[in-house]
Amino acid sequence: MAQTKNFRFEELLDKHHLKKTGARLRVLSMMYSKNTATSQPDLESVMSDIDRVTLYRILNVFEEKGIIHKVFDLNGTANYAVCHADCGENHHHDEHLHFNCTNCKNVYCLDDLHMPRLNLPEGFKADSFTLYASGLCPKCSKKNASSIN
Amino acid sequence: MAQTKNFRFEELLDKHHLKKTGARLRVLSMMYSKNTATSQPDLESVMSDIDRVTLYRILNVFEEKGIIHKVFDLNGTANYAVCHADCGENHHHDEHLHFNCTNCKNVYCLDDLHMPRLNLPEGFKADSFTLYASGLCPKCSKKNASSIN
DNA sequence: AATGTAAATGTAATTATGTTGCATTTATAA
DNA sequence: TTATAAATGCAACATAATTACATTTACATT
Repeated sequence: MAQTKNFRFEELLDKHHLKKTGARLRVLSMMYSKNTATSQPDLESVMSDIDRVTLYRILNVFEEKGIIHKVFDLNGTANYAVCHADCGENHHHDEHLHFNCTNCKNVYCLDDLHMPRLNLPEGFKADSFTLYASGLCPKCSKKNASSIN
Repeated sequence: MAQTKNFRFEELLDKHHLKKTGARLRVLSMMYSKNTATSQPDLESVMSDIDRVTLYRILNVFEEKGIIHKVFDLNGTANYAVCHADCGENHHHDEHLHFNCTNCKNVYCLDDLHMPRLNLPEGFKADSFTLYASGLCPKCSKKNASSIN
């Protein structure tokens, strides 16, 4: 039930020495309730009573603490998603596939799909990889199959 | 020599039925002279005599025609690079590695490094992939090795 | 329970980024 | 040479993000 879930988020904030404010809890519960990333514009319109600047600051600390990670979609728009992997303070393990649906514009973080090792040209020293793909997500590819608009 | 190179760019514009204007030729010669992508802010400051709007429009037609492609760096900033592969009108083959150096901020398009095939979860239908990596480029990793700042 | 304080939020202003409409100029085909 | 479609410049607008500072609030400590 709702209390249990909220308690979980309060614990999370505690763990990172962040104060448990209404705005932060709402952002957390929104992001954890979806299996897709949340775009900055979306977040703003849903949480329109919270000041834009406050939202930016919440997103920034959450990112610093390793609670969420930022990913840019095909249009360069910032999207935020919860980190499922072992992301720590200023240390993101964001090495999964970001799938951008060209129809519904949703960004999916496919965590189970890990990066294959590949050898870079001489001299390049990579410390992180991210893979992007675009196309149709399950919902939209099903929709298109039945009725080609 | 310069004339020969310029002729090459004029040919390119001709091929795509674009008028040979000074601004376009300058953008082309700048982008072709580098092995890294050019950020939108960089382009603006170098070509400060050309109107911002004109630059946006030049970049857009070049992208539509498949002459250049757009890539967002780690900060979500737009970067543009010439297409070496077989990009056609509204049809980009951008499936190579984009390496973002965390030190000099340069974005390298490593064309020779192609995407490994990978199987997506049920339902996802991808039509394009892009791989991002961040770390140190050859120049910066050499620099860091000699003098750790 | 009251309260002091650092942390968090709100407000206003500023900068960067990108777009649109329209007037003017220019490359080029005829 | 000239007509004209394309390209550019200019002004205004829209959105995204940051900074400085005033106000409020969570919460540790008494």
